[in-house]
Amino acid sequence: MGDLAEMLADRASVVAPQLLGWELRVGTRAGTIVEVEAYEGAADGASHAARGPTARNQLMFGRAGTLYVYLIYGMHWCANIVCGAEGEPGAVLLRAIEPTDGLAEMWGDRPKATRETDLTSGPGKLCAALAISGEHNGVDLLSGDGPVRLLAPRVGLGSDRWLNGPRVGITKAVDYRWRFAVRSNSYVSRPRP
DNA sequence: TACCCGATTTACT
DNA sequence: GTAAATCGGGTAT
Repeated sequence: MGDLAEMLADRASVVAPQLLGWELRVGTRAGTIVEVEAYEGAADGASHAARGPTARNQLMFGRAGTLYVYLIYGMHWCANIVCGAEGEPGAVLLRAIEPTDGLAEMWGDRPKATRETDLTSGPGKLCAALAISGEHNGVDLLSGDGPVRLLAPRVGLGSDRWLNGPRVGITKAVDYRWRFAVRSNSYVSRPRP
């Protein structure tokens, strides 16, 4: 899918809103991406890559289209899509999807969820619902036949269909409004931007 | 080798 | 609204 590779070649803050509306699929489970956040390089203090490459964040410096999965707070997995030019760190954190397929399996891995809108409305929830974990770190999304796949929307999301606001849970570079979410979508995590 | 703390979720007051 | 759960990476001894 050359289209995807071309889209991911840009910097994270430009790629992020373009990922809204794409389908994220893991086996029989899938959903539409409705919320993301962009993380870039040295100028972005909130980014894992802000202080240069390390064993953990090295994927952010690598080839666009790679999945970067890390553990947060010792218990939740978060999934990012690496983007930007090789050597230029950048990634888009997947914060929420609207589930479309494999709902029963998602409920099985999200036993504490009480409503369908709680199933995937957060970066950790989304990974649990799709059964994404550290074993998926480094997966290639461009090949099209890996365990995690991205499928283009039939028609792209117009700029009037999404909102942006400050990123969640960070203490540095709080002035960047690099959280992007589909407007009026109830599967977006709270607080709504 | 130690210590600190985070791109979160959930339970409980 | 607030705090606990839980652990590996990053920075400092």
